[in-house]
Amino acid sequence: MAVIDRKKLILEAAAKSLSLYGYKATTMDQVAKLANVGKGTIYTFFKTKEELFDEIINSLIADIRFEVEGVLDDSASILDNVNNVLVRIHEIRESHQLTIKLIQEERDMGTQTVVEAMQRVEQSIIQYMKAIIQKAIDKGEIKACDPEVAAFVMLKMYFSLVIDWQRNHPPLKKEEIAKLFELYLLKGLLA
Amino acid sequence: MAVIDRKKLILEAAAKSLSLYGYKATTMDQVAKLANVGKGTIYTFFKTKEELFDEIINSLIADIRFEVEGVLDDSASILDNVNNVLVRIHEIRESHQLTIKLIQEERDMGTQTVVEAMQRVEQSIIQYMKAIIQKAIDKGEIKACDPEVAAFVMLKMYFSLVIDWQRNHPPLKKEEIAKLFELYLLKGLLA
DNA sequence: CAAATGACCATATTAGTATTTTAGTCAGTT
DNA sequence: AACTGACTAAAATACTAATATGGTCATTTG
Repeated sequence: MAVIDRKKLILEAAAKSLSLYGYKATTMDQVAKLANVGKGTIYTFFKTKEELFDEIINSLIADIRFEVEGVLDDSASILDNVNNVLVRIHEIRESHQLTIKLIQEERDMGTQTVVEAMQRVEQSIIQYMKAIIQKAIDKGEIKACDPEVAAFVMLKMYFSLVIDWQRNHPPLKKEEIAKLFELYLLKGLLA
Repeated sequence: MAVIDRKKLILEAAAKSLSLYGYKATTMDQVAKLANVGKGTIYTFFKTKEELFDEIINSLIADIRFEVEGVLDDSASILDNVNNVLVRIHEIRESHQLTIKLIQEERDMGTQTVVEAMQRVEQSIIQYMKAIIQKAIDKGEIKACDPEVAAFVMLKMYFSLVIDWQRNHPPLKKEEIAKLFELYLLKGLLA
């Protein structure tokens, strides 16, 4: 179309700057310049810097959801589905430029807005997983349980294993983690 | 005895100061004054502030081990033992003045020395739990598995449930957490 | 005249620096 | 020989001047 979509330009510019510099180091002047737009224009679409940021996080959440849906397979077992979802999310965390930058900023500077945003992302991931688990319960594949707690436990356990474990040990291979999931969460330890 | 045990005085003073003010805000002058000792004397027993601190962390680790051994019961099930141990450790985290202060400093200021110390404490807890789990494996109570990974998973899961879960939900009761442990780790989710 | 702009402002952040504090030493005292 | 506390170099902090930033709004533009 002939009319330039300024809102889109702004969102793209902001996303780019956030990916490169993080939240704190992204200024509204910077975004305006990158988007070839007057700074005031940004404020016709977004009330504050935080609102602009939140909209980009919404896109990120949508992207992740899209990726997650891509690896879901209704005919696969719950173990495979959960595992594939978690592996995919972990891959995104490690390859997606924006995610990398935000995790870094959260860890190194503890920027409040970023901490909150990452918690929102985590919450949304738990919600997808909750739905997956609910389906498995409905199918009778696993026992009845609170699907949200189950999703929470799985996510925490997965990231403990791939991230925290490495602090003092050689990293676990993907298949090892899958085995551990099967043992601890599905089969149980009881002899 | 007639001769004053200056090393003990110093350790007590340092422990007190650490409990009250944390690592950063505890100064060697402060410790010397509290211990009624010249500052130089401290350095006849401890090479650096960090070495003094490390010795106090060693005591903390020993205290925790003592507490843990107090709740262990050879005739109880592995589930009960693990649960009791984790509950006891959590109680210590919430009631022991030094622990409270250090967790706070780790979270709020990220003092490097404190972060490392807390990791050492965590590692030592994992080691006790590893031994408990190994015993259960030997007794044939649970399946053969890497006891260190099992200990790690249990600790992470427990603290996720009592600490992280509360960020977005009402806290889980002790019995609920015990039930969750039983379900996820021992029985497994499989229908 | 609606949409867009950028100079402008109050506030927040940073850089630069003076001041204080602190870990660790060591000459002197007990 | 054991202990001390004044001392020092280095680090942390407090203070201040300079800059940068989020957000506004009178003016311009298409």
